[in-house]
Amino acid sequence: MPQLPAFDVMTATCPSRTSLARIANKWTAMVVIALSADRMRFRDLRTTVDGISAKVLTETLRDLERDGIVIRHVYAEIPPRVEYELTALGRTLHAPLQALGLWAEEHFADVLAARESYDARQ
Amino acid sequence: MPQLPAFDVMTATCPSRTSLARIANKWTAMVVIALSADRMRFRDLRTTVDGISAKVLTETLRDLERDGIVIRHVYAEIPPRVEYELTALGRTLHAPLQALGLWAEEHFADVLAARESYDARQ
DNA sequence: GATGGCTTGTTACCGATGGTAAGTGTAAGG
DNA sequence: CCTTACACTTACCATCGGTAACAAGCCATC
Repeated sequence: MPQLPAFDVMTATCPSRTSLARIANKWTAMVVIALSADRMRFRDLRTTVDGISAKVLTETLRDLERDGIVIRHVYAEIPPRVEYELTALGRTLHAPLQALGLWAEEHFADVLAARESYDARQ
Repeated sequence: MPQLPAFDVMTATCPSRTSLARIANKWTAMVVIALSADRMRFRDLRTTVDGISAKVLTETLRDLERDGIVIRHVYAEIPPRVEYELTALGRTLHAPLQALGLWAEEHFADVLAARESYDARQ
């Protein structure tokens, strides 16, 4: 009953690969994880996604908006207020990206140990 | 009973973020997905992960080896034979990355529609 | 009325990364 | 002795990620 995937990311010319390239990205992952809790304004995203620059956050959000993963709510106020929210499509992305983030947190000790061992061998 | 994560990828200085940066990458995702089926030699990986260059594949595999996700088996033969295999740690990465690939394949039609709608608005 | 602050960006710039194309080394086969 | 096979290297260029400074518009303060 689940439709078979009509696309194959392993094929270079398959358009689904452009989609994979966008979501397989650390900034995308962190922004989507942050927004899955609640809609947020630009400034709050900058503090939640620690270390992201205004430029990169703007670009990431524009790309996610273009791909239908995020909606942008602009309020005509002074100072300006812009809120970002996951779409229904964006919410389907939460579980996979959250899993990636959790993997990084849970397995980093192993990764670190492997790195030290590797570097010692070289 | 599950240990609480001692690391937080949302913190810029947290070392787990370097780990997230590595796995949240399209080439990493495709190589791990390819290797999850079976161990493979370099040349077969190049054809399975369609479109990857020798240089990028070499770098990706070196990084994955350093992080303990892949093991490299070198056979002293002519012409050379090198096989790559997921470690136990690498196999724990399969499910999250496979989920990402499936998302890209299953939702690309939505992404494409959103893109066309966005571009028409601008 | 000039100054500075608030917020959401934009611009200029530069170093790092991703990507292509060609070359390297070794030994068997013709 | 020239080609082929394989797993890389190297040189080189384009694109991306990242920093720092500035723009716009109104308010409050000095």
